[in-house]
Amino acid sequence: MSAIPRYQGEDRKQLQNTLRDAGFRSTEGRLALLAELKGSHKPLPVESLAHKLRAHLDEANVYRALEAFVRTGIARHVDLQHGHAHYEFVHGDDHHHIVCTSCDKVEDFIGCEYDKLVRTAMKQTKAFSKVTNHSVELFGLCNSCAKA
Amino acid sequence: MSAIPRYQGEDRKQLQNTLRDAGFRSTEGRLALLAELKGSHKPLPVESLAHKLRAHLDEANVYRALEAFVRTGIARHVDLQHGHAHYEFVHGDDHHHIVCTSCDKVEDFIGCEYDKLVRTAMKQTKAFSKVTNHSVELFGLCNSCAKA
DNA sequence: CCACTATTGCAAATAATTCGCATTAGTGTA
DNA sequence: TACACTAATGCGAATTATTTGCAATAGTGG
Repeated sequence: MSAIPRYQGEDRKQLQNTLRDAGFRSTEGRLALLAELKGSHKPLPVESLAHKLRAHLDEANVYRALEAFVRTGIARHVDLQHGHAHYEFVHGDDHHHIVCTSCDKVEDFIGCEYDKLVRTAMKQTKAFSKVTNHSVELFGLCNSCAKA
Repeated sequence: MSAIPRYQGEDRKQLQNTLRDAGFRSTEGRLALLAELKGSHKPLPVESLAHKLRAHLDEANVYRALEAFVRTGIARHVDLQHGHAHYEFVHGDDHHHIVCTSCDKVEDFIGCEYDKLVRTAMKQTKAFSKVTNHSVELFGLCNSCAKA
């Protein structure tokens, strides 16, 4: 009867605080989910999260937790045009993605000039006055796929 | 036994050419689909397209046709974060969308500074050298939802 | 330690999208 | 205009993605 291992990273306390500050309880499941998200350098699909976390959280609850995380700004939904949602931890850096449409390579970049973008858009609409969120993605072929 | 009406807009010939130029046959179904897309000022969900076109094209074939349209650049896939895909006709203007996260209002805006965006991203990656596509969307509350 | 309720597991429902295959209907050519 | 070739279609079923219900479990504050 081996116990389910707890998440043991050195930042366990930090992750717990992140959860509590957002108004959640610090459960093993959400802690593990948050650790996965935070430890990844690219947005992750629900399926892969659910698979890695199967000892901690079942798929339906991965969806529920992710929805909650997005609602409070801990995580962000990303559309990589793969036919299913991807999620990533929100660091403070407002980065965006460049995605290979052939393999699944993803890299980050910064510099979407958000403020300017919002100002530009605001000049053109009468129906909106506040932007809370944005998405910017570039799609192309990575160098290795471009050769093939 | 009333026949299924053909699409009769004055640009029927033009739409036919669009299809043929892209290498497709000019069928009633795809003609009607293209007319719907072209006539809409906002991206449309598959469900609504399939419903409007039910006399011409069933849902599975709406998906097939849209996929083909996207592949050749006639149409574009748009993610409005509504949980299902939206599609729009590709006019030449490289516009983007500002979306109300409460109701489903969508407006267009132009000016994402695409070239600059690509240059910025290219400076930061070694793995990519060509961008074929991009998406830029802003999310917020429209004025009427902001009040409520 | 207790009470309260957020979170979870599990199973089932619903929504979104894709696939298989026999049939139909554009298109180019004779 | 007729014919052959194959893209496009209808329809049903399969798959994949996501949501929901509910009883049981486990954090949290007192």
